[in-house]
Amino acid sequence: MKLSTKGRYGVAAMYDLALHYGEGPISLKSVAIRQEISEHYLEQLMGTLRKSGYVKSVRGAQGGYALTKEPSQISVGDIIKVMEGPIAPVDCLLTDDTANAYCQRAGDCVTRGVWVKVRDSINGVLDSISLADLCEEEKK
Amino acid sequence: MKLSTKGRYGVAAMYDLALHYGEGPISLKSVAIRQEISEHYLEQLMGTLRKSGYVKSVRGAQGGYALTKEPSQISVGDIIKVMEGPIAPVDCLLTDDTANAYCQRAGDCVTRGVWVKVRDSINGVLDSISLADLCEEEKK
DNA sequence: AATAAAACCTATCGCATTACTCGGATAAGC
DNA sequence: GCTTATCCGAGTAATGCGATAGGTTTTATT
Repeated sequence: MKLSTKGRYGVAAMYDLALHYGEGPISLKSVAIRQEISEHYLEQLMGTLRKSGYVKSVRGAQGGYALTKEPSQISVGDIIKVMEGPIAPVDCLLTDDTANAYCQRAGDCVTRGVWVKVRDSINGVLDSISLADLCEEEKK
Repeated sequence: MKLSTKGRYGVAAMYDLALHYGEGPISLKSVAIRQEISEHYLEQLMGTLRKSGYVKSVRGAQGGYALTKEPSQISVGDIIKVMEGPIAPVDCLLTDDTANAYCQRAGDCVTRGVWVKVRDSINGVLDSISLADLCEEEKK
């Protein structure tokens, strides 16, 4: 039950942008240095976030990235889902259908109920925390 | 955020033993067939569960495995932790210490708080469900 | 106009882990 | 002594992760 660095770095980078929200484009390089992430690797991650519409980019000198929405409107769950795909402790949860390709007896599978509860619990936590919440935390 | 098959198969096997609790040793082969798990692979998993004290084994013909405790006394969380190690969405949670080898700024790391909440949430769900609960579910 | 700073893009690659398989050794009931 | 089991250690194919490499385009600044 590990998060990959994609999710972790993604949240760290978005948190960094949230701290500088409203200051114009923030260069990827500065984010990489502050958050201690490989610059080239972070580039790929920012590409994913841009394609998903959470950040916009400005090319050329003095360019960089900025959030497309207010920090309060972006949750940690939004970021994790974009970076890692939907939360699903087991593959059989990837379709809503109880009868699916991953498990024939999904309908009457007892353990499936456990994974559903785990998934919902994780989503509940991740969706309830916004980037603005993290910025608030920082001030203390 | 995926569970490995170790955890999934481990829970499935233990649930199977719980269904047959009190019937004497259950052969690994029969568990493997019912739960659709590779017999040889399940063998390794049962070894882990045995060393952790959750099952006892009887060798030789008519041998097999049985739970060492009542199904109500073993939680899904117990099994997952033995099969997959402690729940820790990120490595920096592997030590309780806020100052640790994984992250220098653990003490004042904002995102760390998110992962702590996720971990606690997962543990809460897994620890609250016992094998007996799963058996109850089956009857419906 | 030249330069430098930045985003953008595609490919590759070592490494670790996962999910097994294989081949036996040991133990116990019949 | 045969069969049915658990026990044990090694090996292995496939996968994904976490980068690295090497470029191209775009744009502000000088």
